[in-house]
Amino acid sequence: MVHDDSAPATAADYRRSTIDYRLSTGSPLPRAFYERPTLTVARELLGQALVRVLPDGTRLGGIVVETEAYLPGDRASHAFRGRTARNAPMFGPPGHAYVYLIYGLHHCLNPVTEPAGVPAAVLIRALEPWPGTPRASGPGLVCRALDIDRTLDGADLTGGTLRFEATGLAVPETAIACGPRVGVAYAGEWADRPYRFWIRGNPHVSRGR
DNA sequence: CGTTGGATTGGCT
DNA sequence: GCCAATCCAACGC
Repeated sequence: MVHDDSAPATAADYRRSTIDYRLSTGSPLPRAFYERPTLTVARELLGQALVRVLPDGTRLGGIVVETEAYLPGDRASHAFRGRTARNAPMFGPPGHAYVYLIYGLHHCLNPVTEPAGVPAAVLIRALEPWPGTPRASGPGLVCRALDIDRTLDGADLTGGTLRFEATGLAVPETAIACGPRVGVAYAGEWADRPYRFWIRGNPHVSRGR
């Protein structure tokens, strides 16, 4: 079931870039946040902050406005054919990063979810960037904007230079839209499942395809 | 060991 | 709307 982006938004606040960039508690989301069903994590990451601290202390980041869930047994998931060197982080403990290179030139960031041993993750598809952070609408752009590459593959997201932080932003159910994931047409019946989530009407959500 | 194509983007038609 | 860029895992021989 696909919710229509044009439906009346009860939360008009989300129709513009009105999210206060100061929203961020500075405290990383705990591992328990990630150790839950992936669809729940994908929805609840909306409205949280993704923070990247560069070696020189620069603090880049933004509010998560678009995600995709990749579930255990999911034919669209990199882990579908079993564990490999590339997808190993997906099989590891939750709250770590799975960062991979796509099309030879773009990186994609995925917080690992579910208990260790259960391969699943959430693709971060778009952020509403803080002032000073470049636009990040699209999974490759998120990584470019925050200088994320495979040196961060496997990184612990509950501390360190790459982390998600609580904002206290309560994104109401009515402000969340969902639909099929982008670029997974090869995944048979899994392709149509509404595992992509975004903040309804937010201008930083990627166009998708 | 060679081939194929992807959880993408941006520039050109 | 179409396509090149460019790496590497997966799969077939």
